[in-house]
Amino acid sequence: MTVITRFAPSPTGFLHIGGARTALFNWLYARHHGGQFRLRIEDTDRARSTPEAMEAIVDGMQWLGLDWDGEVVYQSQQADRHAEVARQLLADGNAYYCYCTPEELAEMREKAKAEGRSLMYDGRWRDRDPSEAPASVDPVVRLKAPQQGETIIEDQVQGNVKFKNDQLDDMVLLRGDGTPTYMLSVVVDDHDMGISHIMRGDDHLNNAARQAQLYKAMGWDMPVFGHIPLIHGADGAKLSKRHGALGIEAYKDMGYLPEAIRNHLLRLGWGHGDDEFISTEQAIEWFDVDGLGKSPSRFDFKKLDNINGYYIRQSDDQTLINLTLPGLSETIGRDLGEVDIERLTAAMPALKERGKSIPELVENAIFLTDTRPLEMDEKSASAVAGDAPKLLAEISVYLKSTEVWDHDALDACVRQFATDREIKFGMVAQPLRAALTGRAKTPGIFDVLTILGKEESLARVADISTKQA
RNA sequence: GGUCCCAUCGUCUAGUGGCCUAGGACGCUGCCCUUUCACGGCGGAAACACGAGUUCGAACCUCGUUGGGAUCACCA
Repeated sequence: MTVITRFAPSPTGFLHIGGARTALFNWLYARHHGGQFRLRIEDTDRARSTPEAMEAIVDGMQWLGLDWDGEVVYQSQQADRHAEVARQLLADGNAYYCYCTPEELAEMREKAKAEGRSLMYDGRWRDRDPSEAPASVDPVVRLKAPQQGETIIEDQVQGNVKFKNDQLDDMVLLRGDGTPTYMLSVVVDDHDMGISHIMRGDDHLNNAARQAQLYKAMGWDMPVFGHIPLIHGADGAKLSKRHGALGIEAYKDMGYLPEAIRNHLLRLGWGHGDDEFISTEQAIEWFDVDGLGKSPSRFDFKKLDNINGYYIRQSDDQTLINLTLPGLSETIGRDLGEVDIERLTAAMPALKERGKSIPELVENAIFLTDTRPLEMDEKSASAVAGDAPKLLAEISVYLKSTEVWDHDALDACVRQFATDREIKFGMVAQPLRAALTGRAKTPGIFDVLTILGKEESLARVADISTKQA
């Protein structure tokens, strides 16, 4: 069987982290099995769908590197087909018109609640003669679902899940205005698109049973379901828009790399032995349902940071430079000049060893673009106090006479100075670092000297050494 | 409340009846490396929710309890 999966978000908001994981799993599953991965926008809810949200979803998918096969399907454009299916169901006696008013329905639920039953429609129009229909009500079309027996979902993740049919009411297929509901639309679209495997959040598990009844009524083959546990917020509750669920672009803005997000999401609800850092290629090779867990997981930013740091170290310098440039420019409030970019380029190999996110890279790169005289942070200020200026004046003599300005030569030079002066290496390195960068967190001192170049380095040192102690 | 799902360190997880005095990762923490910060290396604290049962033997199977979650729309 050819595997065809899909990701079917509703465009009522951004692409949030749970949706992104669902998309990733479906994408991985399709790629692993050499099948297709489709994207369908579920914009059945005309009122709540927005073009901005659709754009955000598409952008998010692209940023994550999840490419889909074929054209994007817009569910709303299939409305006629959905209605046609409803009419067929009606003609076959598998659906019926229901003339209940909203008030009646509300009353029904009140009563059910009071009696401790499920909040279900009681099927009062199921076998009622249409001649009794009130003229003032636009009827909805409901599925005539079986009332006896049970519906079993053979779920790839959850196993066999049984629902008693008397617990499932007759769901609305067509609204009073003739538009299809989600329940109808998903089933028809999944069928028409030939979707073979449906992987989605387990908040849809209950829906699956009712959808199964619809497949059955139409005589269609059922896709294979796989309901994956949800990602919860730090407090263990479902992630929702007002509950810590951020759009995927928020993660981008926070400086996370798509490969890091992918890796972290992959490990939420799926595992492959003790493997932690899993490349996308490996993920495609390994991903299958047997690695999926059944219990919900929580999103842990600390772990994401760690993973992101790993991928930053793995990234090539130019990519990182491109990502750092805009933030750096914004932070220092000016466009970057040629010299700035040269320095950033030279510094990136050292910078990326100690950054967990792009903003951190930016932060750590600021010293490169600072103009003299440098502002000192607290630690640096104390490092250049006291005898430091004198010491720096002496070391600058050594530095000045250095012919070759590279890491090894500078290393030898500064160590020679320390030896000559009979002081510990750290005693000279600390003031030097402070004078050169103004801060405590920096790349190695020889890297800093190399990156800044001889002229700038000596100038920065002179700013301190010539200051009256 | 009805229905459905879930339950191993704080978090993500490995574990599918003996290999478990429960492994890995993040985080926390001690030491080492070291010019700062990271990285890296070596250690440490930290979990099978509870109670029965099945079995020679249970984290793994069964039942119950407790706890958490999802869902019950003319939303998707």
